[in-house]
Amino acid sequence: MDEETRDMFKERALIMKALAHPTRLFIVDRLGRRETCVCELVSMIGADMSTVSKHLSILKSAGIVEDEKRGLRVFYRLRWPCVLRFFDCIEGVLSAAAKERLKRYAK
Amino acid sequence: MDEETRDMFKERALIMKALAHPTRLFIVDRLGRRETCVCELVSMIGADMSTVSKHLSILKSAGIVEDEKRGLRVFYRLRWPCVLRFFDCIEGVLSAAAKERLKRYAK
DNA sequence: CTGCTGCTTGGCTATATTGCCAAATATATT
DNA sequence: AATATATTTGGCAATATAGCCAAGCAGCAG
Repeated sequence: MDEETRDMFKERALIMKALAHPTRLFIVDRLGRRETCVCELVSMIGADMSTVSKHLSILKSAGIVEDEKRGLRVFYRLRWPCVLRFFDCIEGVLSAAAKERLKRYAK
Repeated sequence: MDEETRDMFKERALIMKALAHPTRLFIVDRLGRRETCVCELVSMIGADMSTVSKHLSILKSAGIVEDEKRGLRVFYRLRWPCVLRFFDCIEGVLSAAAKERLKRYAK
């Protein structure tokens, strides 16, 4: 594998890493419905606001979300709704895993 | 967010985490073309075989790939080709990021 | 049985990620 | 100007991840 190819996969991995956390997946799912301010996300997630803010900044620097300040609040929006389609595929993987667990217990 | 929802996103994140590494994305890309033995992946990746094997076991326990032993070799296959479609979306995000970098330099 | 090949596992260190608190910043209100 | 609110940033300790080496295991050849 040459260096260019390596770099390409490293960049792709940065995007995937940004999505590879339960809280950030939740945020993406939420922002897929409508833009939301940090305060509202915090109350839904139940973590420290600083924690949520850092998750948002990870998503933002990956280019997945964008923000807009209006008054005191900062609203976040999903820039790439295509990431929502990941969920469908993932549900397939998960339901297959669940089926296999059932099979194993049946034995 | 209730515990059930939290667990759902935690499970989804496990799948995403399995994909959030350059080497594992490379493997998925490769397996999307044809099943491949560990030895061949090792020679393409250029890391220690034990390292590649561990990456494969992460993908396997996430349910993304499956393996089959034939003789001395173990062949890995992609179980969920839908993950390949992630790449298209990711390329969109990346090319937008590249465009923004260009804009910034032009200023 | 012995040795070889392909692969996996255990163990270890180096590095990265997470989440909280405290402090800093920005905008609105009084 | 002082205060309150919404958010971000710095710093730190706890935890998780990565990759190498060495050791173990399974299948085949002699």
